[in-house]
Amino acid sequence: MAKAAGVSPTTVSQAFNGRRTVSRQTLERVHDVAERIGYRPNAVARGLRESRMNVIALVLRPLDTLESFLPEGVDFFMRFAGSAALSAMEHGYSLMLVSDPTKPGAPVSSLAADVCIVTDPFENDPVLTLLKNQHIPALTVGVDPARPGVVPSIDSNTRAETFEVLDHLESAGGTTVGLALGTDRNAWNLTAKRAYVEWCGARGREPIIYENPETRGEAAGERIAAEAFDRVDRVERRPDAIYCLTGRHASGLVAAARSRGIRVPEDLLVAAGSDALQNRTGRPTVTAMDLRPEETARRAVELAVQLFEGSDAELPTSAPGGILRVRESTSRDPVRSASRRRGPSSD
Amino acid sequence: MAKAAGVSPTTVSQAFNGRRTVSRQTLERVHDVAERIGYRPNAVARGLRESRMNVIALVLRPLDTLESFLPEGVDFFMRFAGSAALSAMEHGYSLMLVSDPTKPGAPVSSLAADVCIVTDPFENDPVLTLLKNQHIPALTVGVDPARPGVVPSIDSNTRAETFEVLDHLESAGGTTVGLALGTDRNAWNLTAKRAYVEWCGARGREPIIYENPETRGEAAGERIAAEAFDRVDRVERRPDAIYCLTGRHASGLVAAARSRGIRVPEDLLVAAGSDALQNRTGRPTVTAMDLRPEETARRAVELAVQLFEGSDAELPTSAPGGILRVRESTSRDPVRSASRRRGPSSD
DNA sequence: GTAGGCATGCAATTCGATTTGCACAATTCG
DNA sequence: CGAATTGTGCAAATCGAATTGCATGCCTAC
Repeated sequence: MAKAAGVSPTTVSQAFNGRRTVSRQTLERVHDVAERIGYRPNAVARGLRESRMNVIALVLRPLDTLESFLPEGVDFFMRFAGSAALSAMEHGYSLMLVSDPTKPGAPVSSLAADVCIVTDPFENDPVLTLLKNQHIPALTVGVDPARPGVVPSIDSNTRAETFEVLDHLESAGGTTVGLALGTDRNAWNLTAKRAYVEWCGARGREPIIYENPETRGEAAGERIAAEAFDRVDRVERRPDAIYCLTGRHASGLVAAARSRGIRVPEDLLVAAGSDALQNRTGRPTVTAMDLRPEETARRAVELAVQLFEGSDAELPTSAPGGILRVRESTSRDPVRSASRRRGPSSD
Repeated sequence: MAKAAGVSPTTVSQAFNGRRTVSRQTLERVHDVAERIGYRPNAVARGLRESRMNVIALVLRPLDTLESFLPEGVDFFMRFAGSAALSAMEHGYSLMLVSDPTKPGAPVSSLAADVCIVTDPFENDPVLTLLKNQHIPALTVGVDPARPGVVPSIDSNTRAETFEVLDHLESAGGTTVGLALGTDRNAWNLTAKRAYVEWCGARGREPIIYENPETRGEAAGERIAAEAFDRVDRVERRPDAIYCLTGRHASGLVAAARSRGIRVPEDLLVAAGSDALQNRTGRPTVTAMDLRPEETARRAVELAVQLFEGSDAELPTSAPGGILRVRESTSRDPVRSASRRRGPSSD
């Protein structure tokens, strides 16, 4: 392109990349012409030649299973993606949001990245297998439950966080604590379930588990309530506290309990494993684990860059610890609960 | 790649793309081998040849001016980006979040997309000029104030929405209505300002405008309050209602007013032009214009795809109308306000 | 005065897939 | 039986930039 304007064909390349010496005069002219006609090297051609696009791909695994996009409910992933994009830019990369590349109709661009971040991989995730075959470096956020170590990963602290929430429910007055989770076989569900069973075992209690497909969304709350409170044959196993992994299950459950005359938090304590919008805005507000997606994303991007560029700095390989946001749904203490509900007229 | 495994060099291409007839036998073998070794055409090579990557770039213009990423305050853009990503996937594209390609250190990948969406362009936005020079089709969300029509765009309905908010403040009891906005010279600020001045003119009132750099974030609320309420020389121009374009200004202002003993909504009505998290969760909750970023993003992606693929269907060229979410900050009516504040114990 | 060293620019190759043009075979028709 | 048609596969060119090898010219040194 600039060769037509200037006089040299490949000297242009040298003028920019400076692998070899170019006379000052030539260099100046090349730069002048480039500036004048607004020359930019073709990113795709360069990418082909150099085998580097400066692109980080992000596969949001759980979104694949959600048929339609429910933005109010996927708080975590939007915060994650936004922070990842900013971090990528800081490192000189663009962030590309791609769909599951193993799906039949997936665009080829899904594999056009230098390195790929996969959040919440499934058990034996085929995406990881595909990426490995294509020799695209990959890392996961949350480990593949069946194959820890296939690729580097940022370990979510699901186990520890599960204990923290369960302990909190217990100390808030819960004696029969149930667990509600999704059916996707990913690290998030599987690890939490295992931790919960262990926690129950240590206390000599029988686990009470409610499983609902992720796709069901808030409607799952109704199912949970029905199973927990409508069946007379299980009255002795009726929970007085339920830990819902997803925020949407939690808010659905609160509504379903309410419609049955079950008060939260008086009759039922509810906590969520991921802090979503509804938890902060609903009535009552719902106690939730803030997983700090922004910081997690930042670490994932740094690891991705390292993986691709091959630096050898020591990087964190686990997510930052979650922070439990205690709200009204687990606060039976009338004083605190009242002060939290005070209106704007108080100064 | 598959040529080594099979027996043909370019027959592979034909077997997949079917431009020409291939014997069934050969076709089967090619497919078998491809399946076995997990062959995928190289996206970059194909992209170079075909001049199409199946990638849509998204430049979030306002993010460039924000030094650090403040996720709690950029609600709009994350919702926009998330929805755009999903829509892109539905059309067989990936969405790439890129930084301002005119910046010196910008990665080449910023220009590797087929088409580019620019949100809230600045006046005479250099990004649009660059894209035009590079012959990358582009569209904007919100029009370049100085050059309407340089590229196709999804028109934000800022003018109409500004009137709606101002009318609402007036009918809620505001008599002296001020406007707080940012200093970026983009369509959002400029259009709202013009509409506000016009609105005041129709009522024979003098405009009261507070301008603060976007980067200042919630701290801007303190500046607004200082200017509005601390200066004794302006006591006759003291506003009893302020329309803050950004949600962060609004929540900052509410806090700053409160610290001065000014009650919201009793002494001061506050509304925000973009619905952010803080508006829904703060005390009091803040009336805000929900700009429906998800639907806007969907339309932008559809227009982008059309622009690139050259179909000729008629598409909407304006954003869906915003919805005014009336909340406590503009509700002086004690009945409504009380019912909104009722706690969870009511059934 | 010639050999060696350095500066400088160009031609040709490479990246991997797609596409065009061409060659060879088999089949059909006059 | 020769010619036209169709089926089938390969060689070569293409996309745009980067890199390697080679050639030229100029200068210094022995």
